[in-house]
Amino acid sequence: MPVTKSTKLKREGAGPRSGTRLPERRQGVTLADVARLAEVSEITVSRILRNHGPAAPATRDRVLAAVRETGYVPNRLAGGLASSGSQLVGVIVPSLTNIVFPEVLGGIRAALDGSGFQAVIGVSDYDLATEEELVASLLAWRPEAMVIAGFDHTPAARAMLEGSGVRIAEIMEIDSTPIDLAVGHSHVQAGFDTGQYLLGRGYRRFGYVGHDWNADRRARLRHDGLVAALASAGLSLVATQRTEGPSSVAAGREQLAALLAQGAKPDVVVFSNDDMATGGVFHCMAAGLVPPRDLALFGFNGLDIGQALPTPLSTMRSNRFLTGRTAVEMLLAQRTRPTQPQVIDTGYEILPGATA
Amino acid sequence: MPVTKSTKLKREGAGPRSGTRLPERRQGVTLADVARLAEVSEITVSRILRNHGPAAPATRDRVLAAVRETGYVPNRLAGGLASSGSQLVGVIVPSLTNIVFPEVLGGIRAALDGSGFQAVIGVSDYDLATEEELVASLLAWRPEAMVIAGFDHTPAARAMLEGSGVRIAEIMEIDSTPIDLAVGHSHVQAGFDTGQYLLGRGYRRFGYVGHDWNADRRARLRHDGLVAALASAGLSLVATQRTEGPSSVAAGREQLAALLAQGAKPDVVVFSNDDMATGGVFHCMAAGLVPPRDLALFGFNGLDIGQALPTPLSTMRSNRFLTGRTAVEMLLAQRTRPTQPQVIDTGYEILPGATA
DNA sequence: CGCTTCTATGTTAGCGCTGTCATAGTGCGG
DNA sequence: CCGCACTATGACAGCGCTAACATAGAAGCG
Repeated sequence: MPVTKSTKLKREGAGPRSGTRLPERRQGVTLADVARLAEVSEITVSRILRNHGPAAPATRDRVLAAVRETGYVPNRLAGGLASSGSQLVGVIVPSLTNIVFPEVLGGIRAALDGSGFQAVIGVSDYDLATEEELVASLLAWRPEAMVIAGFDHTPAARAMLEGSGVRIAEIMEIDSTPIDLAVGHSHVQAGFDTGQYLLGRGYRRFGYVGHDWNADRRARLRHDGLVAALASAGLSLVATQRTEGPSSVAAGREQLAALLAQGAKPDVVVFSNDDMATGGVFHCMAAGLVPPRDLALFGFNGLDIGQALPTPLSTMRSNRFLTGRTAVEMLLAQRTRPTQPQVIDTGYEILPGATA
Repeated sequence: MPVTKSTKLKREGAGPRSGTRLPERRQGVTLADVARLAEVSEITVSRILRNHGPAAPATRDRVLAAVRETGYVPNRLAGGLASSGSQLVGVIVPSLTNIVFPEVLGGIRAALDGSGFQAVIGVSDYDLATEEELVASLLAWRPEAMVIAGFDHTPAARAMLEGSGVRIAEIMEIDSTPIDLAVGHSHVQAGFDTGQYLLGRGYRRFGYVGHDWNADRRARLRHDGLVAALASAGLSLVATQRTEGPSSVAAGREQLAALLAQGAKPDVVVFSNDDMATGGVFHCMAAGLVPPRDLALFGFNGLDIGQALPTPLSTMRSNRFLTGRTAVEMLLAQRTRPTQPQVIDTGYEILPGATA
């Protein structure tokens, strides 16, 4: 005899649907369950939960009570599929341990706050192949927009980004032409301005301490800008020292020691960023050198740590939070790509500090 | 009379569905398009792309060529919905600017690497209401597992987590009973061991410099453990100073200055973490105090910055990367909750350093 | 009081994919 | 040369939700 079919056992409360099989089933409560309990149709529940379309107060209360009672959690996979809109923004950064990227994410989250959108973060580890995988992987979630650090992408990644049709912000630099939108500042100009500033303060024998250029292309741009400024004054770097690895306080400390061991006697050392420069300050402390008297030091980023040093670091502050926030605001303000790529300069400023 | 119903217009060809409206449509390429081009059925394409089930080499090549030609990007919303499996792991951390959390995420990503799973990160800003929203929001993506920092959740958040049926790892501490799995170390014990260690080195007049306890419950647990150790030796803190805000180098510097201004003459100051302690070191440098001769300092976390200081910081190293990795490995190894909550201790160790 | 205009709700048809079961084709031992 | 175990592929239904249209009442109005 056939199984009793009708009066589908009305799964009291929530709980796993008792199908033909094992009573255990991943997660059970669907819109239909809520609708049944509230004695309305599914679409009504859907509308009420999304504040979309009219609803009688009584119905609304009944539905919300049913939601609470069942512990219903909407399924965004289904919702996104049905409405072809994921309410997602994909974000790709090269690192989270370099504090500037969490700061950018802070700006992104600020812009997203209250918009109903959510950021999905991918970390490329400064590797373009990984970035390419992330682009594919994030695009598979059909984000409404993408934010990606830098202009350096594999051809395949670029093709996917362009072809996706979604709005793309390339952030942190503006020294190249973006696919759609660039938000950040010029690193070449920042390097140049650093050189000009230090030249203006009378320094002539410039040393440079940096980290991996392959990974951090922006550090290289700043270096190039610095060299250009020196060249325009008829000068060049008297000493250079670079680590193969990522930037860190420890690396900065070691590399400054190595640079000074070269014997070139610089009167100022420009570091690839504040982490490295902080390490430089530590080396000076340990070696009994007093900046800027014995040696001037200059960083980049304007991190809190540098400003909290006993002698605040002379550096250049970039606006990471603003960059992240602006990028997302622009993206959400207009959902289709502009005919011309846009560029927004979020600028930087010199923090005089006391080490240069 | 009833409305005409049948003869739904049957979208010929690929591309944007030629509905009544604008021909432009967000993104077009679907499995069906690829299948048509490769002259196979959709399911065959699906299987080949997922390496699932057999496939003739010739067919496979044809399909892959079609994928390349069309620039097809699978729609994971649809895939997840159809297979009821999102391949997602939800992660909730209180902050990304506190470097320990990116480090945990590094461990999580390491464990996820190659598994096909992807982490979706939520940041609660140390706010339980925000955390509750994030729990709902992430659960809506039907993750296969969740990782969440700490045991402190709103009742609603806890109910959602428990009711979701997915595996949950509560990480960074093990001083309470988890819903499912806890991975981390005891902060009470860590504080206690810190006290014992410093007592063993002869210190008797303990000061404490901390940050916001409401936000960072774990810092408080360490404090309590320290106080317990002191009590067991018949001692108590001679001075305490705490900032309302989050931990930072600058706050550590200010708060140590404030503590010393109290006049209680401690011989050692324990900080709530390495950031704060680094600030303490900076204050000492600026004030001409030489640790540990004039004042001993002790941190928590074992951050790189502390070890790169001219005088390496005496502190306790916790294993953030290991914690993240272990949590995810455990969750993926067994997809159903154990009958008994499990607890994994990832431990810590004293870094002697040179400031205490 | 017939007609329009709202408001509140329902019906229907998918979104793009995958699980399940069915169906051809292929080799192979007896 | 038949049945059996495979391999390769396809048809079909449906995941849980929402857009679009349909419908039913309640006003509003001259």
